[in-house]
Amino acid sequence: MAETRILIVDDHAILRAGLRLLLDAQPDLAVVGEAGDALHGVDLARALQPDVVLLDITMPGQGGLDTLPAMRRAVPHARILMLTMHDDEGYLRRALQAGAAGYVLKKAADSELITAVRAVARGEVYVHSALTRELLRAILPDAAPAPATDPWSALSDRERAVLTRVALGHTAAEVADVLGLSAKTVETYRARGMEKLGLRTRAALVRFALARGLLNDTPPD
Amino acid sequence: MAETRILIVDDHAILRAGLRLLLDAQPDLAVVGEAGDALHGVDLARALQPDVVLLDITMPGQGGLDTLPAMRRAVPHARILMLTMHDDEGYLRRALQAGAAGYVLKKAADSELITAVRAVARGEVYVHSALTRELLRAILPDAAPAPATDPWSALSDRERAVLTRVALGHTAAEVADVLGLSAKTVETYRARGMEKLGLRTRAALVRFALARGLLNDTPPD
DNA sequence: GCGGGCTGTCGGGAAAACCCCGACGCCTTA
DNA sequence: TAAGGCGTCGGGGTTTTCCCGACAGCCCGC
Repeated sequence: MAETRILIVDDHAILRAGLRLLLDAQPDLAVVGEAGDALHGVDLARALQPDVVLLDITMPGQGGLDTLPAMRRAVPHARILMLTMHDDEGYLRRALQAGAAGYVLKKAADSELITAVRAVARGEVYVHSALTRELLRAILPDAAPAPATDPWSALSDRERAVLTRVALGHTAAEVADVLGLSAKTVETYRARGMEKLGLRTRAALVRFALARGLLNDTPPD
Repeated sequence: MAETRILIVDDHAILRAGLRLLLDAQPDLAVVGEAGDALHGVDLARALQPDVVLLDITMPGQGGLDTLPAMRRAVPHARILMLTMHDDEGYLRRALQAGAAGYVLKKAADSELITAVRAVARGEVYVHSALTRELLRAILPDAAPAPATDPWSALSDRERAVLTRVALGHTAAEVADVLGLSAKTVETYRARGMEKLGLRTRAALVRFALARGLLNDTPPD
């Protein structure tokens, strides 16, 4: 079997160089390209049609998560391995849902990275060992009782809209204003939502929102 | 002249491996040790007495900036080169004030890193080119006014401690509790800090904090 | 088809938090 | 020594939250 052809997309040039040296030292692996940002990454992927794409989750401009769909369209047959600093189950879940083939922490050992590349190249799904438990919980739900889902998605639209804004520090009156509601109504959504999430203080709400990256996007209506 | 002996302190194993490969490929450079956190880094430095220490600024637990003094005591003759993702002049200034010999961004090219290592080994001070202007302003300040500083670093310690916690959604009473103060005092810090930052609402404070990534680390005391 | 749960919407009233103002002692710096 | 920054607190009025209750749709199952 031919070498596994790899494309690296990461904004840190030093890390890219390190990865290239590391991977090229393996007889079965070959780095065929590097990109420093998401846009060039997708272009290069389209041109090179690599077998595996190493994609950094956090990059200036468009992050890796947002790039995933475009990357899959550019190289439909490629396996995409997310490279990240975040050992966060929220990121993991979103990455896998978006079609990533694996998830490796930057703090992992180099041997683990090589293992991961080979695994996804074989068509397997690779997830950093410390996160495997989360993976199982996220993968099984179709068969097992599905209600153990993310409590966040169990909220109503209004509740989500209000909670993200409150987590961002907006006051009930402000939220009421942008949503065109009474402050009292907003209060009800906040209370119900926090109740459903089992959160008692605003600080807990903020932590919850941070952990899910809810504060990076524009809040939903 | 003998090889320059290098110690790498960074929590990302992959990056360490990459740096080692990169640097060991140079005939005049030799990586003599690696550490994944600050404490082991200082111990190793004491034992190995390297010529140059590559020190990551952001690490779990004790960060590189806080480690600098201990590192200098451990290896007084060594030159310490800060390695970081942050192209932030505040970090740069603090690093140089604390006695770092150089400051390189992780997004820099590998050739630049090698240049930087050789420069500091020769006794020079190396700063990433994009930050040189800032460096000059920081070094010259006695002559020229350097008021364009990051407003965040212009705050007092108490103000920073309080503001990050408030941005995390904690109430004044809660913050007062963990800091061992009166809620009124906490209120004063919050007000003064927000005044200095030109922020009027908590939401603006949260956005400010998010933009600076202040909500990812443990708040300072 | 009817009770019941979920959602969307609001209000009252007490409690808590916040905001503005002022104050005092301790330092450092000019 | 005067000035200004910092750390510390309180008073008092205003705002916001918090806890309770309310009511009208809607859909769902029995």
